[in-house]
Amino acid sequence: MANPNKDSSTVGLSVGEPRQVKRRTRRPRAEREAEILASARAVFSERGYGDAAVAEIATRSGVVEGTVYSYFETKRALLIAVMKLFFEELIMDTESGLAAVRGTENRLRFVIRRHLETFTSDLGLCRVVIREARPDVALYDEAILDLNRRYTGIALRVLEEGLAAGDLRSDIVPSVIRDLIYGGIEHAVWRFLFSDGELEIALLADQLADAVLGGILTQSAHATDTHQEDTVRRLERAVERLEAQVAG
Amino acid sequence: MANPNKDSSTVGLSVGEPRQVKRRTRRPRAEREAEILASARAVFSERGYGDAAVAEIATRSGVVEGTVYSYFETKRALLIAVMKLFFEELIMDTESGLAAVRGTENRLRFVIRRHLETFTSDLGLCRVVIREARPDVALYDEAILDLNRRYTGIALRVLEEGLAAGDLRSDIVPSVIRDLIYGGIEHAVWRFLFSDGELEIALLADQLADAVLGGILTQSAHATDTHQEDTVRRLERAVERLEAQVAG
DNA sequence: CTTTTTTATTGAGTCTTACTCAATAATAGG
DNA sequence: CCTATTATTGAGTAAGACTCAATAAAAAAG
Repeated sequence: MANPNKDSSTVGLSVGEPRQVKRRTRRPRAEREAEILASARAVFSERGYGDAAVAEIATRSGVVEGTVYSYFETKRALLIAVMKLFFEELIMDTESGLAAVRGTENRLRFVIRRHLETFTSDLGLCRVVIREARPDVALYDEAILDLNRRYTGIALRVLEEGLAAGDLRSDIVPSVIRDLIYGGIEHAVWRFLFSDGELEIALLADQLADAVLGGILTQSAHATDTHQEDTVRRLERAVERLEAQVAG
Repeated sequence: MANPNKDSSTVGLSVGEPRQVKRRTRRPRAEREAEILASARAVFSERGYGDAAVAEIATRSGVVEGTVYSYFETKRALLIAVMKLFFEELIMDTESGLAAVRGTENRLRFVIRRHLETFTSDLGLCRVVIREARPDVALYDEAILDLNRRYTGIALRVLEEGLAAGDLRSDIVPSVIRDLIYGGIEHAVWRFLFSDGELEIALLADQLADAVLGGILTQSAHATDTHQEDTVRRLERAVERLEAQVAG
């Protein structure tokens, strides 16, 4: 609070030594933590988890490596904290946007598009999340698992509601569809990363949504428009009766 | 050739020292390379790439760390070699199985199921592949990229053929569908890894295939209206007949 | 069979990086 | 203004990837 941004300068101690100075700045815990978190996010995003040096995160926050460890137990704990922030933001954002959209189909299209946008706009961090959020089945990363669950739970709820409303085929399994959606987006984005083509978010979102919603078979007749089929058949029968009468 | 498997034993040098012996075994390059590769595959599979120590791989192959580096430039090169073998096997296997299946729908179902089987039967290695096959856009891992492309190319070809044969809706984008399939499987498997439920491969394969093939909307109206078009036309024809009769 | 050449194998050593800890100094409380 | 607290430091440890000059097993030459 006193002097937040007085950067490194020299403090002449009575001793005449040319000793490079040690000016420490002591800051409110919350502020320093936020700074470290921000640096960590940047470094993880740029270099990936493995190649991110804690020393660099420290330097960028204007502290020394040891300091970082007084705020976060391990490098991994730091990563988890970064992810937590990221997901919290993302969940809030997606949910508030979704609240304004009506109809199962529109809501699904919204979720797909929104996820694609996030993915491409914060690619570096997304890459880290995806890479690191699936470690060994070791449970120490339950934190990440839970965040992921909460986030993908958004689409899951939309699917379940759509199912209840009768907008979706009654034989689908919501969690499987959710996996298709998020997994499909992930793969599609990666493909674009390596091909040199431009990533048209809106187009890709539509293509993915079309496929998931409508299927890919030419006659997705299956159980789909059974109802439609029935009604037409009734009409046909009516006409047939008419024909019979006229003929007779 | 002379004495391949004479294991470590003592060789009394004229000197009376109790020095622990150094018995080296020199083996044909190909054999030793295969041994190292096998150990590497095991260790990567058990520990993941990051936690796999080259020293352990060496020990399991009965050599010292430096030896590994005389066969493979880097740890990463070793990983790539392991993956290469894995993919080569997988591609051969999948393609030969696929050759016996007819019809776009069946062929797609086969690919999905086959991939799911691989995934669950060699989970450790698959985890590593997925984690490591997407590093920075750095091209030094072009090798892996290419392997992946070749493998997922199998499904892509099935989709393209189906499109050409008119079995699939003409407005789908094969590469997007491929991403849905592989991405969806990946996510679905992961979910099972963390939930304690049993993974029913056949069931999951069907659920995924049903969703991709048939879509999820109750009235998959969209391009499905080709079918609707047909039915309406039937009605029109019926009415036309009637009109003709009445007129006549 | 003996000597020479080749090269696979070794193990000691370097370097980087996550993580620890006792010492230090900036701040808060009295 | 002095004292107690604790944030911050920087030197140090440990583990693991990677190097390299020396060594000895095998092959080639005599």
